[in-house]
Amino acid sequence: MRRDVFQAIADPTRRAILLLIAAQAMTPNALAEHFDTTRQAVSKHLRILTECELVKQDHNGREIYYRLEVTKMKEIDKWLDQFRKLWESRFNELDNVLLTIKNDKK
Amino acid sequence: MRRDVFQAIADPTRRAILLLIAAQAMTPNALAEHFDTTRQAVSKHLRILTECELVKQDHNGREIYYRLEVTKMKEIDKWLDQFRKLWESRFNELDNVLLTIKNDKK
DNA sequence: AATATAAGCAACTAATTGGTTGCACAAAAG
DNA sequence: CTTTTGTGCAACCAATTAGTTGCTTATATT
Repeated sequence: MRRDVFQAIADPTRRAILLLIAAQAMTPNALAEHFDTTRQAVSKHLRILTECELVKQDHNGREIYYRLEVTKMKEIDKWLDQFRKLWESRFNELDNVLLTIKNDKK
Repeated sequence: MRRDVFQAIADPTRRAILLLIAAQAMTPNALAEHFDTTRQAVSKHLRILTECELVKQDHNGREIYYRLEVTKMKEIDKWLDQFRKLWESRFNELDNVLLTIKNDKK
């Protein structure tokens, strides 16, 4: 099972779920009300999000509250870090041109 | 065609391509050498990356150099911004507990 | 104890995905 | 002008995905 964070956030419904529970932990039923699908479909998304540890469960009787696991979200941020220097540099465009020219000479 | 940035970076090969061309613009052939697949497969990935505007082409004779479009990468960063405040706050964990309790009372 | 509610799991299905091979076309090299 | 090289595109295929319906289990409610 290839459950990585990037594959998890690829689905728009899952991104919406993450946003919702970021504001407030919710049960599958409560979440399902926000979408045009069945509760089972939402449940499946939650399973995927749980498997890659983007969300955690808080059991409360027969209800299960899903909450965002912020730590895992940082993983995406960490990946972005590799590119961040590129857009923080105002010479970004120029760099690319120079690299292309250099490559041409070979 | 549902070509959004998140779906594009879901594939590990595409993420690797982005990293490679971030360092230096490259042709499909040059890129394919880095992977265990055919040139056509890489070409397909490049098409997807082009469609969602994560990469741009620089034509040079019959060669096509693909370079990273940093602007589009910022879109992911912008999405992350919605969550960033959560992990920048040291009270994050506590917040979630309080929100859950609040929800219980209803 | 009987019923209603919350949630997970399994089987099935349609659509999408990542890969392949084969072909077409344009530009460079002989 | 013919051949080689770089690339894109289409057709096909196996695997995965997102969704469905139906069932089971566990906790509340009456």
